[in-house]
Amino acid sequence: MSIRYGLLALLGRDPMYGYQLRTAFESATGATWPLNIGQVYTTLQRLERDGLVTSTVETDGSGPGDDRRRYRLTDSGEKDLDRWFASPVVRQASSRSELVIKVVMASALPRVDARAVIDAQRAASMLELQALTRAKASADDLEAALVIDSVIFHAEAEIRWLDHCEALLARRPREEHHE
Amino acid sequence: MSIRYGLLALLGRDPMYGYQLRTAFESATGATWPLNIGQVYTTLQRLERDGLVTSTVETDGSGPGDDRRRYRLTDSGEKDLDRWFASPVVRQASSRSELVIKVVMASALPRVDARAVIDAQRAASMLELQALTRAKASADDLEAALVIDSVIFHAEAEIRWLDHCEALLARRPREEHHE
DNA sequence: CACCGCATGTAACGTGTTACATGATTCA
DNA sequence: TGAATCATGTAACACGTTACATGCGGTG
Repeated sequence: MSIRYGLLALLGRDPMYGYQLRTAFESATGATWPLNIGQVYTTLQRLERDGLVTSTVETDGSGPGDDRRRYRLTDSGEKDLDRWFASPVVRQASSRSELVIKVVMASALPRVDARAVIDAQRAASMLELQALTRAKASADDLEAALVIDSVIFHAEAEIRWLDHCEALLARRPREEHHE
Repeated sequence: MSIRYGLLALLGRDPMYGYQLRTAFESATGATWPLNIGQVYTTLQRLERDGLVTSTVETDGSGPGDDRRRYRLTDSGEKDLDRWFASPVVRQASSRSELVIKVVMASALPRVDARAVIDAQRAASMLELQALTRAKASADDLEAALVIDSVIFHAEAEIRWLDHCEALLARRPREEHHE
């Protein structure tokens, strides 16, 4: 869903072709989230199938990568885009956190040391946080910085949650491990 | 990946059949993340194909849902599970946040009011936070509470990020909207 | 009898990933 | 000449969702 509407939004600014869309997407998000070019094309095919964009082939014999297919929004696509902007993003059930599952399962399995799992994750997350801080320093525009900030905020939330887990699990009596 | 290893971990406690696994998974995560039963079976098929579990059919003529297929970990599956617990979860590029993309795209599109997008999302997220707080009060065990806490922490991070965005975007000069 | 719970699956589809394949041009 | 960039795609696969289908047994 994110790519679909991301591409739609970019096309709302300017008609573009697939290859340009990848560049534009990565530039808009400050290269924090690389975008696979194959997915751009398949997503564009679906968008065209659904009537949200149309494409025209432009074969002017100038430069490399000649046969370009330029995509533009349809009226229906514009409406859909506006609806997307107007509606809030819902946290999906599909966004089950692998970390949360890991910690919960670790705390329920006697043979696994939940404390070690939490400590290992915190170490990794703190390293990631340092890398993010460095990346943010070299972000060259506001949007790029905002994307990195979002990842930072969630990494911090993750670390706080790990601390929280460790505190609560340490306080738990030994017998509860099985049930 | 989360379901795959979630099921593997549950099988690490006890051999079980598919239907039981769903119940056990939802119970372990406090019903915060409902699990589709169809996915359980397809995931089990893949796990068996990959040699991480084996299954035996048990057709004792007792009760409803007779022909049960009980899954248990193989040695290979146990090793894989231990590896999973020992290695930290990495934040994937695939976890592009739809919200972040929406806000960034809104701030880059002149015809969209980024402020309105942010405000709408914050209102929705705060409502969700209230619902989560209520849900947490009725969580009946520690693991269930931890799962909800994780969602709460991330919802709070999201709201903080929205505030952060609004502050930075308000400060930005008008001309930057196009480039 | 009709519905619910137990138990197993399949099919179709959307989204995302990696990898492969094609062709032209530009630059070292 | 060979590698990088521009430009387009396809194929295979993993994971997730919804919906459909089957069959038994107990309960209202």
